[in-house]
Amino acid sequence: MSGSTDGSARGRVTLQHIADELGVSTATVSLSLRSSPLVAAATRDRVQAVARSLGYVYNRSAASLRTARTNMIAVGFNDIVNPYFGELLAAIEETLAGSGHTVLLGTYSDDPVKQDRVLGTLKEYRPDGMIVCPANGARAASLRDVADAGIPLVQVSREISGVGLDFVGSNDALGTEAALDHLFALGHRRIAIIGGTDAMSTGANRRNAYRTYLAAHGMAVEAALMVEGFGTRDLGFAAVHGLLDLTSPPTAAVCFNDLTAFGVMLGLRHRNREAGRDFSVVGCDDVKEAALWAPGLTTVKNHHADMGRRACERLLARMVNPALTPERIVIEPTLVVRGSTTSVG
Amino acid sequence: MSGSTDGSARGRVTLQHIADELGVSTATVSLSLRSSPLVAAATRDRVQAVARSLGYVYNRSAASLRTARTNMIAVGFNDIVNPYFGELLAAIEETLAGSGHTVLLGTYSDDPVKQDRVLGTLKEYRPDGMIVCPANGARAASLRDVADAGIPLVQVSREISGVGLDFVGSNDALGTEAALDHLFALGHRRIAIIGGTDAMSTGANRRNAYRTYLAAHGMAVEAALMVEGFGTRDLGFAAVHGLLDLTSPPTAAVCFNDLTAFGVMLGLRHRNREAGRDFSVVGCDDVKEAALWAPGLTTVKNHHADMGRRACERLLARMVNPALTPERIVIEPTLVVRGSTTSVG
DNA sequence: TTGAAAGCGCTAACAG
DNA sequence: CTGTTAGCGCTTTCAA
Repeated sequence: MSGSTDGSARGRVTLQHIADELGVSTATVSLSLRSSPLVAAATRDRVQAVARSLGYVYNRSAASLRTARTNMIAVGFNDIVNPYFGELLAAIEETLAGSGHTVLLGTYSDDPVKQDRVLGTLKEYRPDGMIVCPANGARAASLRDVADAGIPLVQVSREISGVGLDFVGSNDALGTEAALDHLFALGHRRIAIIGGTDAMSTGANRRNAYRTYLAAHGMAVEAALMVEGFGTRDLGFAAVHGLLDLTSPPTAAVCFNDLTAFGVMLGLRHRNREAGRDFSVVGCDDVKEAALWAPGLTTVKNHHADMGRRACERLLARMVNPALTPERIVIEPTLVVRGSTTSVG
Repeated sequence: MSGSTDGSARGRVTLQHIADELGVSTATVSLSLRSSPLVAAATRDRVQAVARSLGYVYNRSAASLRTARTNMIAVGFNDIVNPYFGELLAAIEETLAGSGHTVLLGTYSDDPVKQDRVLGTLKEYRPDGMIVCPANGARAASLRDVADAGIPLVQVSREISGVGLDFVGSNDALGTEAALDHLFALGHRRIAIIGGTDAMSTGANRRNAYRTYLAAHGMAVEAALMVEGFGTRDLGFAAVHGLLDLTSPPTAAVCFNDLTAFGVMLGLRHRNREAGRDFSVVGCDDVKEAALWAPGLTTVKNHHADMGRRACERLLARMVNPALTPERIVIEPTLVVRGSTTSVG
């Protein structure tokens, strides 16, 4: 090809060019390209044909300026390497694709300052809505800023208390209770809780549920058995060592998430102990890998794909009707028992 | 607060409002907000203060229309649940955040038709650049369409042969050879290859390297030992059964990726065999979980975080200078030996 | 150092 | 059924 059309087509074909080519107005072109019934079928076809031949590419920025809609949904997460969030993001992206929305992604590694910066940037793209999992220690004002700028927002997985915004997540306390019930029934009376902090809803909810449960079942709540921190493999790995070194070590642990539980299982092996034989460990999330480890990980299933879907649905509903009263949509978790838990030796 | 400013601030504050408030022009406001040296410091400060108090939010769509830059980079992947791509995406997102770019995400599940649709949509957002891992069976025209629309594009991980666009990926053949060398040295003479298709570069490269290696080392290339398919756990799991049922079953397998290898290890266990004892398995990618399985997975490390970073760097370079000659940036993989391989029994 | 004016590419009244 | 016109919010000459 001598590239004659290509040359002019380098991302620079506009409605005007098509209009000129056909001797019609840009309005007609605009309507034709969207297959509006207002325009004659013959005209529509001619316009579409010329658009194609000219290599026309619709310019959403321009349209957005006019319509005040971008068809983008911003997603703010701490971390997408954690498969829990990876899978959650995948569910969201897929659901939104179904309604013609594209995901704009930002991450902030559980750093509230970075979160504010990232959300601020995302906001400037004027997404039609935003799905956010708040950072550890994030303040209500950070999310309110977004909502006050007129962007529908739903919190997913974690929430900021009193922020007055939609939330779709899991019943953390119930999950922790189910895990503790399971261990209690297996005879465990010294149970650690590893991971989570009181500065994120999921951490606070689970740690409080733990405290309450222990008290209600006549077990003392010992600081040494409550290992605070982010839900990483490293935390789990390191925590095991400390716990096993206690004068009176625990026989089981509930973990903030599956990643932490995997770290615990590795730490155990490192000390010549095996989960499900010498020690019981319960995870949380039920990521794909949980079923596949040896032994399989007993874990609290958060139904996170469902959570992602429901967050999208809620957001779309709020986009249609911004006056909706904020709602807390809480999904019941399920305990999945596998090989990593056993009766106390 | 009685919300008087909030009411008008609902995402509707523009430069004009700030200008009116101060009796200056929008030009001055625009310059002030970007801290241009052209404007007096005192003016600048007053403008910025008013902008803040009015709850002004910069409108990137409007700016983009004017500047023809969006500061968005589109990323097109098949699947982000596979931790390999999740980690790759994380590396890309992080790198781009450093240069002030935000990621626009699209996925297409290895479906070339869906890929075309998704890339078409992404294109309309006029991202400043695009990073794409082509779908299985994707044609050159799909990516050329994007590039011809004037959007700088780099292929990552997989490439379409002859498309004449940048590519950042791994030396697939070398990785496969390293895996086979390792198995050969352990005495294996019947080696399967599981996963990958000839319709994606990574699959074709590895399968060809396998064919060549076997021929060069006096082993017959048997169709039954070459299990074609996408790199899923399910494929690995299913393939093992078929392979073990052969009259003369293999003693080892190289897998398309770690996920497939995990599936193989599970399938083995299902047949009362253990990887690293009764059968040897080599993965590819070295995702985080690979080191943590029991036994640890011997795998070909693709350095995918590095790959993501380099893809971004190449893209940024091309954005600065679109005339750059397309380049193939090939990263040397490393074999990581762990417990899933052993000498032939 | 600041303002006026034009225009990026599109859509939405409104008129015809 | 199609054209005219105005304008979304910003940046960028060019003048003053």
